[in-house]
Amino acid sequence: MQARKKTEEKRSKILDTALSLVTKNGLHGISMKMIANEANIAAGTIYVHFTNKEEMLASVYEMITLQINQLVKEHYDENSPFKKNFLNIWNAILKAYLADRRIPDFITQYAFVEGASSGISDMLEPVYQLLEEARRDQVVKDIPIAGLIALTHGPITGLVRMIGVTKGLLKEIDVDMYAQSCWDAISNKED
Amino acid sequence: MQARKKTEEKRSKILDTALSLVTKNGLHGISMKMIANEANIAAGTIYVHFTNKEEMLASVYEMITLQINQLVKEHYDENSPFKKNFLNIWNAILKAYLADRRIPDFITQYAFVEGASSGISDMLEPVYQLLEEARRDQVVKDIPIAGLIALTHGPITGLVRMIGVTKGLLKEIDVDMYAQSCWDAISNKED
Amino acid sequence: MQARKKTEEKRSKILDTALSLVTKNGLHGISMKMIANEANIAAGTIYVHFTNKEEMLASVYEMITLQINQLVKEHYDENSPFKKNFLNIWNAILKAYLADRRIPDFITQYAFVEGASSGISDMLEPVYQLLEEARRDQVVKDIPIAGLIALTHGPITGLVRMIGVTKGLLKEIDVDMYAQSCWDAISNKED
Amino acid sequence: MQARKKTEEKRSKILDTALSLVTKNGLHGISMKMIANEANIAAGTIYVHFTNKEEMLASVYEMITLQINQLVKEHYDENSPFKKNFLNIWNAILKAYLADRRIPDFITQYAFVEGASSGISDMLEPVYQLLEEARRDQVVKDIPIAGLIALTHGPITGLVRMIGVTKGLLKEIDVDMYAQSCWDAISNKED
DNA sequence: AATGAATGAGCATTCATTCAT
DNA sequence: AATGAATGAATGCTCATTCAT
Repeated sequence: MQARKKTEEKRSKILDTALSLVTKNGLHGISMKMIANEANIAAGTIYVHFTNKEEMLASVYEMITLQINQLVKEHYDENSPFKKNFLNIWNAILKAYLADRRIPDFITQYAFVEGASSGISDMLEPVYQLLEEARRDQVVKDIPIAGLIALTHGPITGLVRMIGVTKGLLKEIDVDMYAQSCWDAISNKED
Repeated sequence: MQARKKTEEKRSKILDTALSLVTKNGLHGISMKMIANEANIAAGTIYVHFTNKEEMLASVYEMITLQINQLVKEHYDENSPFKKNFLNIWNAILKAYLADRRIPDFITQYAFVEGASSGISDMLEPVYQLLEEARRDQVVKDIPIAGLIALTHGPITGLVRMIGVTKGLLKEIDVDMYAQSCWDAISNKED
Repeated sequence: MQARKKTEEKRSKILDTALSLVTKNGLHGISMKMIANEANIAAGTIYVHFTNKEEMLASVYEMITLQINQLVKEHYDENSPFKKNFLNIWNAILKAYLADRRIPDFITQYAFVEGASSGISDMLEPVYQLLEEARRDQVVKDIPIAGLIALTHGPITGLVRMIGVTKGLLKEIDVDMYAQSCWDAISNKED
Repeated sequence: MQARKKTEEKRSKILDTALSLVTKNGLHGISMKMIANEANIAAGTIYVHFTNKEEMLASVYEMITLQINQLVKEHYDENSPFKKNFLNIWNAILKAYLADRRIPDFITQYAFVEGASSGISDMLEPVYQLLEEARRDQVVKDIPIAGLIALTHGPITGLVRMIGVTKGLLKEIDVDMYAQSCWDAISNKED
């Protein structure tokens, strides 16, 4: 049990180090050696926990996905109207991205890895059903779900990236405004 | 003259081959050798036309930037209201992206290259002034220009990416709807 | 412990192989691949022991320097007069050079490496003080130490080189004579 | 005739440029392209005047050799005693080396080129006979000519090199002293 | 489980040389 | 004679992965 815990901790340490380095140096700017050094372990040790680099990066992605899935669940209230849920969830995601920019950075880059899924689909899987329902109720436009996701998630990563370039772009108060704008993009006028 | 033209052609051929391969294998999944093979030239020849890989990729980006800049210019009519210009331009960009997916793919990836600008700023530079004006006239929301760009360009790349995953997402008719949705995201309600 | 020793042995093997190849092909006529092949290791292995070619060559030089420093120390007797020490040391160096021609060959070539010191200064550092003293005592001519070194070490490398061209130039007995001649070059007549 | 002269000039320009660059960057630190750039000609043009790099460098060496040969001839007076001739010639060579350090630098490096002769032998060929005679007359020690050359030319290149390291080592007046010291190294005591 | 030396394929880049103009 | 684009072999170096300890 103790051993089991230690192993889990090392695995997490590797994933976290990898995430940090991908953000700093780009998905392909990192080597197993770099990760090992940064995590204060031997290069060979990574292969005790992961079969290869590809699987390790997929695990990083999986870790992030679970995190966002959790976030969505936490901000969903089945008794609230869709719009309120949407704004709450979008707000939470944007805040999470801003708090840990490694997340959106990794997602955007990982989307280009051969064989990886869209990068966003998995992560926002829990939202699909909600959107489906909202579309059926004509609360949002009659656009394929993937399109609705693109219209609302696209701006989020875009915004985070912009911040790196245009300092002071986002003041605390703005987060709501951007969530609202995303809503405006997909909501039916008669909302 | 003939030689001059031949030289220019070879340079273009290299850039075009690089663009295709970046899209297929990712920005870091390509080697100079691969480009040379694909372009049917010797590896060393690339260095006759570019000082190194970095400069060559920057040239690809520059080529694309000029293309989009041109597109924007062509679809702007100073006598039309801002909304109409916005919809025309967005429509044109989205269509261009769909016609040559290598463009948005390259842009998104190149944005992560060390030292490169946001990737979108350069390309949409001509739009900045238009947006500035529209904001002053309260036609669009009081959000920093970079934010307006994020809200409207973010979905475009998002959409194109989604297509790779969700086939048949975009029918001809939809383009207008997405441009309209982007507009909804930034326009003032009283529009 | 066993592993440690093996590592040290491999490092030495690389340095020795490099020294031999530099002598045979010139400082710039060798490649890392050549060294690896000759040492029966993989090319990449060299980089396990040295950060790059430059550092590896500097290590070869350092190895030689230590060897000569040691030689000087062994042939110096503080109770003997300067002339006797000089002849003994010069004799020893010349013999060492003749026994392993790779040493003077490497030194001469390494002196031209960017950023390397004169190549001789480091090696004969222990002799500087002795010469300084001898000059003060007017045992040798009033010439800057570096000049005295040039007058006495210059011929040594010259001699060794000549041997490659003019076979049979040096019989056992001659060594003393050349040491004596070097002494004649710097000693005060009234010696 | 005019064309012939122009050709000869270009050939000289190439050799001179090569000599300068070898001194600055080392024998192997230069490329044909560098030489061409520095000489303001096209890379291919060098091959109009020389069959390849090797032959071109041999031509640089030949040029220097002729220069030194000439110098020796000019400072030899058949009516003067050997010692006087020796001092004059050595003085002249040392001064020439100091005036144009490219000469000793090139010679020392070229001596290590595969297949090149000792580097010094050719150059001092005219002195061999003089030394032979002097040895027969017991004016100098009974040492093989090559040894005598080593004892007297070795210090010269050594001195020139030292100057790069120890500034101010050589004042005008010193040249005579070093020539004298070289003489002391080879002359018979009863001189 | 952990180590880190060893591997060798692969990479970006250089360079002497060729040759069509 | 002169040019300079093109070549492709060779170089120094990196890196994911293996394996004996």
